[in-house]
Amino acid sequence: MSWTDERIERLKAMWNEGKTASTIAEELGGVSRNAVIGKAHRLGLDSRPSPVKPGEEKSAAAEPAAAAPAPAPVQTAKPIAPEPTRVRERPAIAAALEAAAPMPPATPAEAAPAPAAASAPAAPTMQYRSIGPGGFVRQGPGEQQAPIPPAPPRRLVPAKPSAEVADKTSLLDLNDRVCKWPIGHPGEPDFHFCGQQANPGFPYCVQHCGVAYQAQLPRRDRRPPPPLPFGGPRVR
DNA sequence: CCCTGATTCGC
DNA sequence: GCGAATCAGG
Repeated sequence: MSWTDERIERLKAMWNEGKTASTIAEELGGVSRNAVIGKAHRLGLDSRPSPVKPGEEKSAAAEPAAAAPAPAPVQTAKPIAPEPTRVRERPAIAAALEAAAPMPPATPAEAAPAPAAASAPAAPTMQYRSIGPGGFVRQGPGEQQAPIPPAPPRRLVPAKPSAEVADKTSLLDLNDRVCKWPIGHPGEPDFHFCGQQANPGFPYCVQHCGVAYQAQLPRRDRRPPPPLPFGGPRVR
């Protein structure tokens, strides 16, 4: 498996959400945890709180150190708060949410506001929304849907071009500017892709990014994932 | 043991 | 560039 642009974008998004390398590897499929970590580092993604201190190595590091005791002003920086569990959300986002400032759209230029017009019953009650790394609005915990949208192939017979699909976004219409969110199932006559303008840097439009990249819930509040309609992502 | 991410290094 | 092997902390 190679690192296509889309796979790299998915890696970035999941990494920024605090997913573990193992999880990311499993979701991407075809790569190991190590591959994910290696790629993340090569991409220059933010480091995570590592269990291994970069301070000293096992090798005695026979630092001469004799000269200049270097009264290093003892770095008191304690970057990682005593959070026993994993990082679930980026602190900046959490802080923003807690601040509860009405927060006008901080995103510059209101990326792709157009597609939102037709939908969104405009919740009358003020709600705090979690903003994803690409500026999309995450779904709240209450409205999260089971993460099963990309349906697996059901048959190998490709859909024949027909009037039904004439104006839909087909596989051949995909490029990095359109939303690749699948509608329906591969093989079915009306299977197509969302086709909206993609959120820059993501494979999906703003709406579908909100579905694809959801804030993680604490484990205990997490519903066990619904049974997958097929064997599951595990390749072994 | 399990998990985690970081680093190294041969390919 | 890639990722298995290895390391080390929790």
